[in-house]
Amino acid sequence: MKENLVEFIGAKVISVKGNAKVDKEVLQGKKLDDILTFGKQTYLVFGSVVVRIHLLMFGSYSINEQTKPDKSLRLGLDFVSGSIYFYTCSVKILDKSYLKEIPWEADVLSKKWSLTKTKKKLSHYPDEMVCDILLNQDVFAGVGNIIKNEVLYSIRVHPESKVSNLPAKKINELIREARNYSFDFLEWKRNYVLKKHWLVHTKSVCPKCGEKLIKKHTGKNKRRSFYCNNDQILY
DNA sequence: TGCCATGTTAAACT
DNA sequence: GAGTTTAACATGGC
Repeated sequence: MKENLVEFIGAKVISVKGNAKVDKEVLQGKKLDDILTFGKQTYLVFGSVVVRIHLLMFGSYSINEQTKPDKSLRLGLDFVSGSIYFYTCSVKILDKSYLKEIPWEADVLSKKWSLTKTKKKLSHYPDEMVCDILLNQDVFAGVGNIIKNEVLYSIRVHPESKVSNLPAKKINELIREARNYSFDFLEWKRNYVLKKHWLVHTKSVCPKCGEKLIKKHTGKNKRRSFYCNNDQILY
């Protein structure tokens, strides 16, 4: 999304629309200075005011939409050069100082990402299941349920394994693969070929051994896990 | 046609 | 007050 919105950096907002229950009128007349991302959040920086967008499960956006937006429009920003419309998403207006509090190094796609810092964070959650820790946005910002399932299959770890039971080598693998797979995910997403690369997510048969995959709602938030009892070890 | 899910927050419960 | 459950958001695949 950021890659598609950067063309608006430097442009001034001429009108604001949408049903977002925020004080969105403050954006009127402001210039889009920058676009930042942290995990699944996108920050549009307008001087001292920042708009945070999260597309949740099925949010969407469009650029330079020709048809008139309907009442489902959450936030619409019109610029002289074109427009950005967001649908079915979370919108929050923040002060720019908020950006200083963001732990950028937790973002799996960030240049500031740190293996050491992530390892240190993991040590604070010894009793958590790995399926929960991968979805924890303070630790692995940007990782979601699909990436969780694929990473655990790739490193052959059962989703219900306890963090403190993982050997040090596996912890390293977990952290590295979370980042590594996320870059693959982004590239596949860019090319609209994401789904065909899934090995276990929503699948029923293990591509390695041919055994039936387990589908189970695991962890604190009972998110879907797809895994192979043969190929993934429960630590 | 109905269910459910790539996610998160906040209200409503216990 | 802490922890847990539910609702809300409202699209699209199966």
